[in-house]
Amino acid sequence: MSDLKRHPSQLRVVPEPTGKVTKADRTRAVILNAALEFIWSHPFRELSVNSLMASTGLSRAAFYQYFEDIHKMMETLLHMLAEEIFASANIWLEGVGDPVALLNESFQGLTQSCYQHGPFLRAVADASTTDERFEKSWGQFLSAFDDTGNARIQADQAQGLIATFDTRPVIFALNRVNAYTFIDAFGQRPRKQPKPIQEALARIWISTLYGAQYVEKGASNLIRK
Amino acid sequence: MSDLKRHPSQLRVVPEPTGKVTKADRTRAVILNAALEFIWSHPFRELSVNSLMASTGLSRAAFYQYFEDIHKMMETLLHMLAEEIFASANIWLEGVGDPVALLNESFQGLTQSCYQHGPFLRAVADASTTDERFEKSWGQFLSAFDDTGNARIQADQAQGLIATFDTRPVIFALNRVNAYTFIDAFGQRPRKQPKPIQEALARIWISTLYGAQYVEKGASNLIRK
DNA sequence: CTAATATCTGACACTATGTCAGATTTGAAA
DNA sequence: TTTCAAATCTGACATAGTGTCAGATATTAG
Repeated sequence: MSDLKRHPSQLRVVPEPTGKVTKADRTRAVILNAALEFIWSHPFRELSVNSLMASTGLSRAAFYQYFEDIHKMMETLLHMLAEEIFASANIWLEGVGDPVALLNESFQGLTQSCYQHGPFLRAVADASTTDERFEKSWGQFLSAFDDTGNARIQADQAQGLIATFDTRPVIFALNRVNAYTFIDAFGQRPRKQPKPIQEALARIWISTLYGAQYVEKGASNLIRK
Repeated sequence: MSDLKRHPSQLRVVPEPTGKVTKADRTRAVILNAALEFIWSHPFRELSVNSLMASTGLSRAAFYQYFEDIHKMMETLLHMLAEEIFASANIWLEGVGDPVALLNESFQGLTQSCYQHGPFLRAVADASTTDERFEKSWGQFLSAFDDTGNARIQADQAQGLIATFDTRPVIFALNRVNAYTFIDAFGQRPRKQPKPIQEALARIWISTLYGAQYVEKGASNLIRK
């Protein structure tokens, strides 16, 4: 336990750095990290409480002290990923200034995060089909982008930056292209190269929203470091 | 058995109309139809050999006379759906004439098929994450569109109809937007309205490939009946 | 009608889940 | 350092699903 190697997905759970760290905090982190490690090299369908706890040295029953079931555990992990992803998305969603530049910057961070955590992102998506409650969580995660994206498009339409059309189904589709392109491209190793994917997605969004003339291959170079 | 009501998904399996119809042919069809019926109103995760065979009146063991497991059965059903979908897609993929008109016509049929069979399409996608072999089949189904779509784009680029860019990742993303927008929009009832989804997808494809000036709301009216 | 064949079934071995009473470990107060 | 109540962990059980097989039953060609 003392010399755990860095987790390849870069996502790690550490017990709250503030306040007293109980045994339970440490055990919980051990389980979550074992899950991340497992998911990095196995599909979600092979993750059982059995296989997971075997890799921790604890008994299977101990798992249920911490999580109601595997999907409740995935929910915890989804929240971690969601925070990181929202941060990148918000650059465009809530930024001010040239929207095309903001979009390019968003996609830069989004692509990096999704590439970094590809297999884990995929595991979350896979998990969403096998449990009713978690399906709802995943749906809410996706639809959060629909709502904020819709607001952004309508604001840009009001300013005359985007043509007038029925925004809801368009942002719905644009969000799905991102989610599932990332999942399919980065969800299993060997992952596809991130740059061409990023450029393709940026091309699609920019062409659809602002017009093809704003698609610039070198756009990402204009962004601060 | 004699007065089976029409299946709501419109997809039905009937024993080969040509040649002798054995008991096995009929039983096989009974099982497949029970699966379609089940899937129309339940998520794939609730489809077990248990629940399926209970609804046929046959024993659970009988299932294994016809299919290796649930995913092999889904494979059979996927092939039926794939045929119908390829037919619509080929209008654009292999048609000659105004590509924007062809694309609109493709999307008309594609949207109709996916709306019609929405819950079933979703079941197939869900099933793809829970079995290694079936995951491969679903992947091949999707990537077939990548290959033929790629050829089509490159042909249009050669004619100067589409700007020059790295085609592979763009068609990859465009195919995912269709697949997963249809699945999310039509996969669970109440399904979203098909028309706005069709128009949104057409807008995205046309803007990305041919330019926003070709996006025409009334385009689908130009198509023969 | 009959017998050979096709189809179907009950019962078994296996794997996984979630729960609980009781065993063990932890760590704060003495 | 010792103590002991609370925190944590475990083995064993009940339940549910899978895939297989020997043998029972139904079908159909002759």
